[in-house]
Amino acid sequence: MTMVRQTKQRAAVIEVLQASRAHPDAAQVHAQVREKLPSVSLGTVYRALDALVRDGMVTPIERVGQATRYDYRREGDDHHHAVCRTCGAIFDVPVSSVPPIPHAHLPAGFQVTDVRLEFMGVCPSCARN
Amino acid sequence: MTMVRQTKQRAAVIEVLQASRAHPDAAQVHAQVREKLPSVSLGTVYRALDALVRDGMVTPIERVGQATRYDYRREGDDHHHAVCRTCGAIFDVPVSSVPPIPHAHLPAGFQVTDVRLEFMGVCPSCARN
DNA sequence: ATATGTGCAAAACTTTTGCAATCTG
DNA sequence: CAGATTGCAAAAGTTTTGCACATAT
Repeated sequence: MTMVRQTKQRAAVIEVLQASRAHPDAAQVHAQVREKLPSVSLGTVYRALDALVRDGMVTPIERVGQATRYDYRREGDDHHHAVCRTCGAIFDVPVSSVPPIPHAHLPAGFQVTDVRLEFMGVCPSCARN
Repeated sequence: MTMVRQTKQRAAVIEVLQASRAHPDAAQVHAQVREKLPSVSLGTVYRALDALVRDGMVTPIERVGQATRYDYRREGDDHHHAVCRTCGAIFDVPVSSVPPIPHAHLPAGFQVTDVRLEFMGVCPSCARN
């Protein structure tokens, strides 16, 4: 059995993610973590994030040519995203505001683990400029 | 006014995308383009793909730590995707098989240009192994 | 003509990894 | 202790860019 250990580095990564609603990327998490634990390396942050994604505690949000951003999944706060193509801002959209999406017409035998819904567009602030 | 020119390189990129249902990445498009036009560079392929994405003729599909893949949007073949986390295969899911998704509860003034829906999971072939 | 597009190669980034040293359970 | 984890630095991989030359309009 693989054993997962609790380390201060991982605790710090989780703490940073929990404290932020900005969907930070790995470098931003790293910077924040370093404020508490200056010696933590970026590699360690990546390894911690990978583990959290694997555990389902965090969801990655990808965009072309940009660093992956990480979304902490809070209990009872399941949500989708609205992504601004201009400034990159990511807004949460509660799942409760979208009708349930049936898994119909998928390839036979395809096992869904996660449904990602993203509204791509232009945020109010960017639309104004 | 900026003028967009038609070149054989871009025509070849479009041709490759139209001919494929495999959602190729930039390197794969490049390889295919080179079969016809051996001198085309990878940089040119990236520039062509960027332009097509900007025009809305192609949709990028991102995955953590993997190359962006490109989806040619055929007239009357609007679709979402089912992505296998294990082998990376991407399956098309017709939009007609999913109920319309209301743009409710988005940030006030957010202008939606595109709705992306991805079913993440394990494909039948990978589930078997 | 002239501004856009191309090829090449180098640079910029993001993410992953090998390894010796350190920790956790 | 044994094995998981870390820091460091190098490597791998993807995407972007500067520049001189070619080309579409």
